[in-house]
Amino acid sequence: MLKLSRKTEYALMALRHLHGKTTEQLTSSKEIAETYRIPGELLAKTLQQLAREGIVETVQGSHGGYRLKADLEKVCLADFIELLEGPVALTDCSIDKDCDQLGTCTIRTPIHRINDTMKNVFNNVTLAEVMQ
Amino acid sequence: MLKLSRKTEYALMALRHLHGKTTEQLTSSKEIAETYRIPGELLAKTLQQLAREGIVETVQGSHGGYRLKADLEKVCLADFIELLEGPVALTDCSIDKDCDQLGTCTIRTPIHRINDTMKNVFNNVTLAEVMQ
DNA sequence: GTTTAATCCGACCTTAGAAGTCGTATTAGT
DNA sequence: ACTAATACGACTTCTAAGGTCGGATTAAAC
Repeated sequence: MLKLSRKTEYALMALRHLHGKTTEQLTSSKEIAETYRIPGELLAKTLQQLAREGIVETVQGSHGGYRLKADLEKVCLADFIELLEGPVALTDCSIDKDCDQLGTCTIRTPIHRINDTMKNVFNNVTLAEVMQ
Repeated sequence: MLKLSRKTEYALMALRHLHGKTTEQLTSSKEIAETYRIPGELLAKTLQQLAREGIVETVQGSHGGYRLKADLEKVCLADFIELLEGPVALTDCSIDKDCDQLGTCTIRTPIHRINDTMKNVFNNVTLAEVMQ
């Protein structure tokens, strides 16, 4: 439980791969997929998503590929996960959604407290640190 | 993402409910389910599981029900979640460590570090604190 | 200008696990 | 005996994750 999705794992591995190259150098989605035995299509879509969000940069056409764009020191893991998976929260009511227990729930306050603590863990880790 | 299962949420609400009663007093699964609009059968099974694990105590037969058994100061949230949902870990390789990327994975070490930090959050919260 | 190798992207399929339901047995107080 | 509770396995339903496919676009190389 409380697992990261594979998409996030793959994304981190891809970033780590790009991180090992020069800022100019391009890497194809295929190269990464084969290196780590990741399903190619899935990784491709994930990289496209990261491109849309400005984490990586994309060059189309033959000999195209991806390279890092964002400064990994400045992106925290919490934002990265949220960008790929949506809000990080222990419960739906930590976001905004109402639940059937709205009126009667007795554990909301303590759960929110723990939720904040947990989010802080992810807020205080930068992607750069995950690359180490 | 990183959500608790409903089962865990229901279990916490149930504990909170029992926590408000005297140590002798019994409460039926039905009473709890109706109070918080939780699916009865599901809660019942969850309480049975908690009984097997020694968190609550059970009395069968007419006018039976559940009451607290464990000292909530002495059970941490991590153990509680694991007892209901299985191991708490950001990735599978934090547990049994067999994944397709075994040989090639480059993010295992940093992920394990973060995993430990996260688990500490849950290790350092007792159920008693969640009841407040 | 055709071929080739890459990104792009939506639509679809598959599967696993969560969530919930049902039926039946057992237990014990009245 | 009747009733109201737990006990528990088997089953169904639903959802989201994970993965696949097909076709479009882009640009370098030949």
